[in-house]
Amino acid sequence: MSKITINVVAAKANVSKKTVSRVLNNEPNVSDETRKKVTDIAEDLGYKPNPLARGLASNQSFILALLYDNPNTNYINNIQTGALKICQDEEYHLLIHPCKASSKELVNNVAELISHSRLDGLVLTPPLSDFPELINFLLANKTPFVRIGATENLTCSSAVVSNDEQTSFEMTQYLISLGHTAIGFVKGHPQHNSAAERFLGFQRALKSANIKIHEQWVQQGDYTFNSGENCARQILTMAEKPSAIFCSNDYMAAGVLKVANQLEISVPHQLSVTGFDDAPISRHIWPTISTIQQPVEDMARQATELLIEKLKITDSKYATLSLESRLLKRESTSPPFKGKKS
Amino acid sequence: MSKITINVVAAKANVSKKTVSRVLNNEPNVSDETRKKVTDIAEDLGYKPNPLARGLASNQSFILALLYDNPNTNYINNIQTGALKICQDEEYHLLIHPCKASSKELVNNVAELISHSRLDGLVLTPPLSDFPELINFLLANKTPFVRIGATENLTCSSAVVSNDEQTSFEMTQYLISLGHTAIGFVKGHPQHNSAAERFLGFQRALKSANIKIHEQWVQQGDYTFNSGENCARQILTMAEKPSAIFCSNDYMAAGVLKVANQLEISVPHQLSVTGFDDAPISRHIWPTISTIQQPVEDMARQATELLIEKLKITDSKYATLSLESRLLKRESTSPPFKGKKS
DNA sequence: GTGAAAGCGCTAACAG
DNA sequence: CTGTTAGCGCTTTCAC
Repeated sequence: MSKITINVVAAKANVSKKTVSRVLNNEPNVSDETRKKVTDIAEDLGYKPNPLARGLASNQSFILALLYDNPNTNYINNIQTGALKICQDEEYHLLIHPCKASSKELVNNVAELISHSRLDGLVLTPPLSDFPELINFLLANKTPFVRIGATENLTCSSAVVSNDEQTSFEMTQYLISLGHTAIGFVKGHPQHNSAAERFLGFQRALKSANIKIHEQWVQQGDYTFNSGENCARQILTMAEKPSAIFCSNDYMAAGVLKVANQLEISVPHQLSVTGFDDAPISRHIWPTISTIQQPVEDMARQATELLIEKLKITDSKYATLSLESRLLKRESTSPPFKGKKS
Repeated sequence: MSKITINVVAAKANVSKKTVSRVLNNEPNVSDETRKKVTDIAEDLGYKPNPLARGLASNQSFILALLYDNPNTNYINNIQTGALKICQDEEYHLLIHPCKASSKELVNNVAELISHSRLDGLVLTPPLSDFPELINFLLANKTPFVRIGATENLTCSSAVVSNDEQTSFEMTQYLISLGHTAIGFVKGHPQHNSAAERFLGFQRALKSANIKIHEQWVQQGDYTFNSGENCARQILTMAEKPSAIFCSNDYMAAGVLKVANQLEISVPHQLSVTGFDDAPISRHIWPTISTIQQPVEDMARQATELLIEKLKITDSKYATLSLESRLLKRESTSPPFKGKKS
């Protein structure tokens, strides 16, 4: 039976339970000899400290929560996987907590979660990473947290970011290098700061190549497939069309592809399309979509690591880690087509 | 500060803490008057029972885990959402635990999880729901669990199932009703019992319509997009081709669509294609895929409910709930084309 | 270096 | 219907 408590380990080892506790928690002031003896006996007995008792006594729960409001299940899955890996290593529990950024109740809802679950810390994902009300509440409440993909206020917590502006700049440069000058843009969800960043990078690349933005070719999407379709219908039914469309994510790019197909505009011959995120659909659809791959799982891993570190060492400094993305050139991009459809 | 413990509630209410405890847990033997007084005061103070203390004292953790080994992130997301809803209502925590069904370590890994996290119960999803080693271990270990989409041994635990055999039968009937008699089939992952069920329903429908199965048109996939492509390449390069292909899920159907496009076989004019699961890609790809929609979130909700019920009432009976699926007719299916391509 | 005592916040098992 | 006494398994505090 799993009635192996610290007491039985202590008894078998002929030491006090405090000593066992010290060994378990890697505290100093235990002789190497004692430490080894206790370790061995604990191992032998298959002793597992009871997290509840531990938590009750030390006023911790060893529970973290992952907050998200994101319909991109693939992204969330990667985030979860990354966070989970560290949690398992560090013997933390991870609670997942989908929530609604648009809800007025968001802060209350999170407050409720924190107090009910006695959370030790939070991992925030976009767009929650940049929600002032939430951030301010957590700061005021002194709840430790770490942010993934944050763009603002980078000194108030640890964060792991991906520099979408720069990546977007490079993607745009790639299109320009192919020879495109008439480039449309489908914006992402206005609540996501990544959407703004991606647009900024796009603008900067055009400017530095001395290409003027054609405002009508810039449409507001919201990261969904449907919004991609709608924007594409706007752009591709104009008399003057761009030769390329930069979409702020792959779902929207897929929507653009669908509309292009309906309008019998051949991709990439008559129209180049790019996405962002390397979602599965970018590989499954045809033509496959040129896109940006971000180390999402890694970002979550490192973020969670930063959080736990902060939990262990209260006075550690906040860190901001920036991870590199990769440009994946696939079938949806080519030099612009001159002349008639072949 | 959240130093509001049961003691302060008891003091304010002028009762013993045991009475407060009784009220909190809805135990009998408290006068309505006392109950109301305690409830009000607790509310006033914003008192939240400490789950750790509660767990330690009552030898429960109020933690459930959701086990899965499934690359379909949309499915997993729905399952999570459903399970989470009940957990929040019932004040349970939900741990997510991706694992590898193929690993020899699976049982050890789960055993480790159970003992480390002091789990109260488990929610199993396919293909884990039908893993004898795992089931036997949990049974032997007396760990409560519930299964989603189980097909075997339905009396050893509660389960929520979806009768894929029947649904698959109906989908096949639909194809037959359109006039198809030359129907191919792409099987799902051999480790998933759903794959076998879906094939059985297909076979039964053909048999009852007196249509012989053309063995070469039956290919073994594994629920991935790539496997769909491979199977399609087999089937669609034969001299004699079917006029319809039933794919055991939407990803494989999407793969088939891609290959059909490459081979310039027009869907649905020259080939009807059906999927299963109503994955997002079935709506995003063109033509949109006729498929089966299962109430996945609901299944998870009800399963979790059954588990928690069992936890509360130890001697409650095991239940098996069967939920209905829906056939969604979309663009990828039509009567078979007679004559030349238009 | 080690241990004894106290207590985290709650529920169990009884007694009244 | 209500209260008392223990004690869950661990960490904390402080003494040795």
